[in-house]
Amino acid sequence: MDKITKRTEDFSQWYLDIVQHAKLADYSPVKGCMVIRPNGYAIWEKMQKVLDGKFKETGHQNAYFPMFIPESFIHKEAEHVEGFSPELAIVTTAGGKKLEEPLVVRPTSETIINSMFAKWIQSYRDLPLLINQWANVVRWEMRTRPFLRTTEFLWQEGHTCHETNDDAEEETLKMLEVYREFAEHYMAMPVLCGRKTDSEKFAGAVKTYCIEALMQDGKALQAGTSHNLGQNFAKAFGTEFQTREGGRDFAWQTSWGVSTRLIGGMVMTHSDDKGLVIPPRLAPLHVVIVPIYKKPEEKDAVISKARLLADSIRAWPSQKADLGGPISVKIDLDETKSPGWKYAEYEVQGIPLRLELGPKDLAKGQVVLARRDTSEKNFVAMNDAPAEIVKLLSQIQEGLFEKAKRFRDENLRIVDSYDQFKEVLEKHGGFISAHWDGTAETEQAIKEETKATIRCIPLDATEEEGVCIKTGKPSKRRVVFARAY
RNA sequence: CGGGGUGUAGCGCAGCCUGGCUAGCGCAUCUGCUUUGGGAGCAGAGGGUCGCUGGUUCAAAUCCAGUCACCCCGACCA
Repeated sequence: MDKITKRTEDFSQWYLDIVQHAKLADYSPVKGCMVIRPNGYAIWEKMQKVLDGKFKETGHQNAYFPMFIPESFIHKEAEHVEGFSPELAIVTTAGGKKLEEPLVVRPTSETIINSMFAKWIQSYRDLPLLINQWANVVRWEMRTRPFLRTTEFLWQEGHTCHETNDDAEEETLKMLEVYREFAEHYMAMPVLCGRKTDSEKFAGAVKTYCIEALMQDGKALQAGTSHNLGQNFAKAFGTEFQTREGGRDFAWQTSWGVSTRLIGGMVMTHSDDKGLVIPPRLAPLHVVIVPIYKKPEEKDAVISKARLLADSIRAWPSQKADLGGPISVKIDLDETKSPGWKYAEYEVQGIPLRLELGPKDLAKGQVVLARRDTSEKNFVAMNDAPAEIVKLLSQIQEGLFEKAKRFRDENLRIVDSYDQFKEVLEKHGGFISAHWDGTAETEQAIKEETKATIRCIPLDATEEEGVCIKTGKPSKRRVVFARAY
């Protein structure tokens, strides 16, 4: 197997190497699209399971809407059509005939979902309507990168309708919090929660909130968004209801989504020069047992012991580690590969723990537990192995978050002049907290000159008098800038 | 669309500048034996329209022209 490019040499190539070597994804025959391989998809399934549970807990139901949207639907909301038109894939012929109306392959589903919501909602009694959809979407981007930006990607999109603006705003923030908790607790990826500026918000939204993560190369990654749509789509599609007072009003709506981009975020947050590192709570496989033996009698003893160990590990209560189920264990019985080969392979694939079991260990009544994150080897008594594994998985999860958090905090710099801003951007990258005069013109000018964009106006930003780093005009709070993916 | 790069075995590449004899190497695959605690060793085997088209030449993977594809960097991307 070829070497993985060093992180510090070429971060972009390193990322692509990890994706390839850990067998997460492959390039597809269609340019810009991506084949998600079993290793990558298993991680997505874990993410889906956790998120879907959270959505259900918060009262949402899953549904499914068509991937083809009549072109006219896209045109009903002015900002929406303007935002998405350049990246639409459109089907004009089907069944050997030219279609009467072209079909857009959904870039997002607000329009087609509203066409149905308008039928489903008659009264305030039908509200709130809380729907989620797991789907694929297509956006014809010029430049793609596995997981981070692909022509077709998998995501979930929540779409809700409410009686009042306050209800919609509450939902928008509630789902942002679901995303924050998912990112930090499960992905061990610290995020900033904030609001997008008008020029960065979703096409058709009134307000867009987001979680922003920081990658190891100092670039930001928008990891999830939650939009308060106001009544924009409801008005465009006639999603109207009779109010408690007997009047009529348009539904107040939200939409929110996270995608397979999260997998890219996970890779760029935790992985190292040896390969992928998966946080235990997202790992499809937690422990791999590598049996070691020479003679046949050793083999029998080692393997039968390994099986017993695997059973006891699976049966061990693991609630404390919050893995979303039992500990997942695999014994690698492949006899065509040497133990050393297996060590390296599972490190590339990011399996959190490796359990080595050989004749020496049997003699001593111990096992060797090797951590993927720190490479540390722990020699523990065989009977203590299951409990020790739960403990180590928790420590790994915690350790990954702490490490990422430290990196993020060290790379969130407060800056008060434009010169300093540019210097920090060149030297370190990272998040930069600075004053901005609140105008789209200034934002645009900074972007053109430095490639840095306003990632968000943090939700916890405190009122603070200051002056815009670019124009010197007054500013009431700091915003966070960064170069971004 | 601009800049850079690459097309040679399943994968990764050398060879090209300076044309030449049977197109080579590593990994992987297959066979056999020895191995197995950090990507095993030895011996053998199979696998090729040298991206495509045309040109120059006694002779082209190599030189020339054209063409196609892919990759990377930018532009784009709420």
